[in-house]
Amino acid sequence: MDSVRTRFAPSPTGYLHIGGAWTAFFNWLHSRHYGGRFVLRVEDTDRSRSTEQYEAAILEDFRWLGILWDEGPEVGGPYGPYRQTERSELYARYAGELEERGAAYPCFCSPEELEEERRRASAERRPHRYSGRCRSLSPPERERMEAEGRRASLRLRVTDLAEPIVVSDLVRGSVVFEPEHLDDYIIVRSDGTPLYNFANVVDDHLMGITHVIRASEHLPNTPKQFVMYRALGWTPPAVAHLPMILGADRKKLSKRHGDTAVREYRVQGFLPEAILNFFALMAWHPEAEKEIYSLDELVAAFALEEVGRASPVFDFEKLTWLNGVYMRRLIGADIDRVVGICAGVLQREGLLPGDVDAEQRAYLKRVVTIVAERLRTGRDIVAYGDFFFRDVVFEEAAAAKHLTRQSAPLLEAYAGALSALDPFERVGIEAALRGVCARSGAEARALIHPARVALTGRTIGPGLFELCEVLGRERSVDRLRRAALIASRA
RNA sequence: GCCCCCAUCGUCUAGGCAGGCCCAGGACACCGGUCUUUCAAGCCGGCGACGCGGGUUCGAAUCCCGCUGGGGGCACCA
Repeated sequence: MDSVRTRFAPSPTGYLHIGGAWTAFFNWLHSRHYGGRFVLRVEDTDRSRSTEQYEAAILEDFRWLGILWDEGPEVGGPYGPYRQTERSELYARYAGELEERGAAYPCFCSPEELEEERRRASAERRPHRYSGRCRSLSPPERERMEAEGRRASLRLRVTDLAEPIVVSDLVRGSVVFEPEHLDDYIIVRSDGTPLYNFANVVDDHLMGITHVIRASEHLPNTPKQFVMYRALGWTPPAVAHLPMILGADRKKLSKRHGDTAVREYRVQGFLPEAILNFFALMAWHPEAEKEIYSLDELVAAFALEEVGRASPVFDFEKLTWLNGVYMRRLIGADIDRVVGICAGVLQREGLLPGDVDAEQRAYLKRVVTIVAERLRTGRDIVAYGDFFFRDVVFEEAAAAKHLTRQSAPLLEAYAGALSALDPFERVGIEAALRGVCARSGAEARALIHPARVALTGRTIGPGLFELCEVLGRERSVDRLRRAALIASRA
């Protein structure tokens, strides 16, 4: 049996989208499961919307996710080039062949005329199909059109079809399309550039793609493409249409649903391994009562037949939870990676300079060490540890509740005790607090809570004594005194 | 308007192809409790679903039909 070859074919008109990444991942899993190859192909035939910047960004995002391609841009391969704008001769050759055989014909209708046809059909509540006006133009008629300066597009002749097109979809089963609903569609623009349904077929065939795994929005394209395969005398690949990922309103996931670019998740401090694990839980679930999977497990378990047909709603909360699971695992395994992620977040927030020196790096690492177990995403470092990197900003409710007049002398006494403490370490910091409370007959909590607010501005955060140690004597004492002053005026 | 797809807790899903092991299992979220200097994590417990109607069958979440609901597509975009 021929080796499995799958592909993902993004068009560089925006950043890599969650839905695209998910689709690509399933392609990748399928190829890996069978020891095949995964190809990346850039579909940039729409020159007006494609940019090199987006292409570069997409490749970068794939690399970040760890979805690496065996063939494609930047890595090459035996079936290149892998960018459609560099494959023009190929399309021209097959378009010419189709036209020569009469399987395709030039159409002189202008976009405006076609738009008018569609508008009328819509007004008369008829299905929108091409009228077939240029279908049987005689050679003299064609010459006349050309003399008028009209530039022809090329249409595939599909209306002759008698039997239905049956698509055997690996996830959906058999889907039947009746020929009367198909029409002659344009395969080459009047400027000579190929359209999706044409270039896609030519490339998939020439690149030896065995399995086309894509989103179900493409299902209606499949019969058109099957007609193309037939016209070219080629055997179509196996196809599988994945469901579409939906937003909370059950509409196709898009920008209006919030963060849909993979890049956004990177910026927020998500882990690629968590995202990939999460991907495996949409329209699939390898084992009934297990949520966490290694990549190897996913590769071993992947089976297109097990993929669901219903469209999942993107569950951001669950992704966040999963990321937290991976984050906590990382603390023991590779704390420096967590530090790096937090550094990125803090820099974007302007809490850390762009160039971090050795001393700042060491400090950051101590901070991360004591807050890490609370981080679900890198972004959480801001909520739990911003006060390490800037002056305290008091939360109004927290200050009102804990910086009371009774707490003022305790805070003041604690500041005094800490200023004399040496070494300035956790154990001594705690003992000092308990000592202050014992001497004034107060319970420890009567000082612990105000002290937390004094040092962090909030009621939540890492352990008080650890954070105090990391903050250092000077800042801790200053903050306690300042809070004592505020409390005394309460 | 036409074509196509889909349908289990609020959400992601297991189960459906081989009907009884499912008065439906797990996870997220939520709500209690526990631990605790706070939060988080952990642990214990709770809430919560087979869209509706017909069939087939001794028996249906599972098979069939209809309905309803949702989604996608109908470009010289991909």
